[in-house]
Amino acid sequence: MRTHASVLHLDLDAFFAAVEQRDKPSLRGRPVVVGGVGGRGVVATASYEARKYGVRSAMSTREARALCPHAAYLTGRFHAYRAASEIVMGILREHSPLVEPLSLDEAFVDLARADLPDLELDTVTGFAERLREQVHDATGGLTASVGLASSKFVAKVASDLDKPDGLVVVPPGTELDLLRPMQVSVIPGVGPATLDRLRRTGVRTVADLERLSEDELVRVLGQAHGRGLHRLARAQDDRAVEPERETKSVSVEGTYETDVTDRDVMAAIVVRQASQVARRLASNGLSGRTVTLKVRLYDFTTLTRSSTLDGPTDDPGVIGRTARRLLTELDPAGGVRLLGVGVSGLADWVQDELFGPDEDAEEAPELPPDPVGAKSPTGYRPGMDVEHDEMGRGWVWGAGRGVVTVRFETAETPPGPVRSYSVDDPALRHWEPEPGLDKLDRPEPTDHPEPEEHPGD
DNA sequence: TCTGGGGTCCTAGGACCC
DNA sequence: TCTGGGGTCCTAGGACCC
Repeated sequence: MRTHASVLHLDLDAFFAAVEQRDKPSLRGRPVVVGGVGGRGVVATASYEARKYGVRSAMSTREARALCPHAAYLTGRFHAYRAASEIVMGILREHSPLVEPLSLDEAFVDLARADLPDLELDTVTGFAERLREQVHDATGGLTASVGLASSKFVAKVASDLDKPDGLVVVPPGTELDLLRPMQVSVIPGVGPATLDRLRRTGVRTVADLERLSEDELVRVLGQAHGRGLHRLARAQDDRAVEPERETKSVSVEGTYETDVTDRDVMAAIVVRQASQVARRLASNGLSGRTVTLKVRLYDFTTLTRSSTLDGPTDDPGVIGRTARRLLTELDPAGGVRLLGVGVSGLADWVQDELFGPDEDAEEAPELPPDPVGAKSPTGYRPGMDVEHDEMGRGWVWGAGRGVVTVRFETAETPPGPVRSYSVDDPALRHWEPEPGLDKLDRPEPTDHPEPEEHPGD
């Protein structure tokens, strides 16, 4: 246990939605939902305006639309999120070498290694306030909530207490006063299943949990989880902030709008996913020995089959053939809603390198065609940026049945006009701004997108 | 027309080895 | 002749997180 509140947890508020509102002035002050917009999509982030209507992360988009039909439903623009995240992580690293990102929008910082005169409450509090301002200014207005405490656990709990745009400092020694009255579900690692088991043993609050012995918890939850919760219930957490965490697995998966029943289509999907995994392995200088195929049946039961090779590989052919063989071991009669391919057992070398460095390293091989997307009529998704001659920059508001609705942004008149186009209108060539590129410095338009079906909004 | 995608960690059983 | 133990690897599934 640390003696000072030297662990900082920073969490960007409604991150994906906030980036969209920053980049598209007409969305400011309005409900925005970022996530899957298709029939099987779920909400990744809802803006605070959308949360007022009950829209939450992980909720199905269908349910969100029922609660808040007038929200803007957008697919993610991950270039933009990654760019904003890199700015924030860069700021954190300016202050301490010990920064542990948990995701694009969250990180721990160990202030014991920061450029501070001491770790007294006033000092760290002032630092956190300046940090929040710095993040706000450098990202074009994104807000962050921050928690400061003597451990990762309490810092994370604290950052959640005054969202959005808040700062909560937990003075050392007061941790249990804060935690005891709270629901056990505030503890990271207590999800629906654990909550259910704890409820059945009469535990609702952290104070209730604190009364259970370690043996009892281990009996109910198993060794690791039981011991872990026994400690966290007492605010005992001396886990270090770990700046370098190595990748353990790389995977690609997809859920299809309608269940896939054709084995040949399944095989084609899996081979394409294997190539995508191989590409990501290679671009990170990784290779792995265990190939895992994941299948989710029409009724949501999930199956995995894995196979461990003699040596690590990043070869799309090897991974693809292995995954396809694993597919033959399964009986996906009735159809599958999801297919996925992953590689684990990673090494940071490839077997070929035993024979010396590859002189003429090849280009990443072409991806096999997408057997699903190729069948449907439009590739436009809400949120996608599009070209247009006279209207300026625009983004897709709704798409489907051959018609794409575009909302335009102009500096003078946000919210801008809305126009509809037919899908083959050349003005619609879509583009995605590169990280760090101003949206007005347009890259060459990409090819006309692969078609895909979309219900219009 | 309920239920994403990319991860991490844990458990439990069987094989295999000493 | 009754079936020890421990350690490691592999596989499948499940819980959880953002």
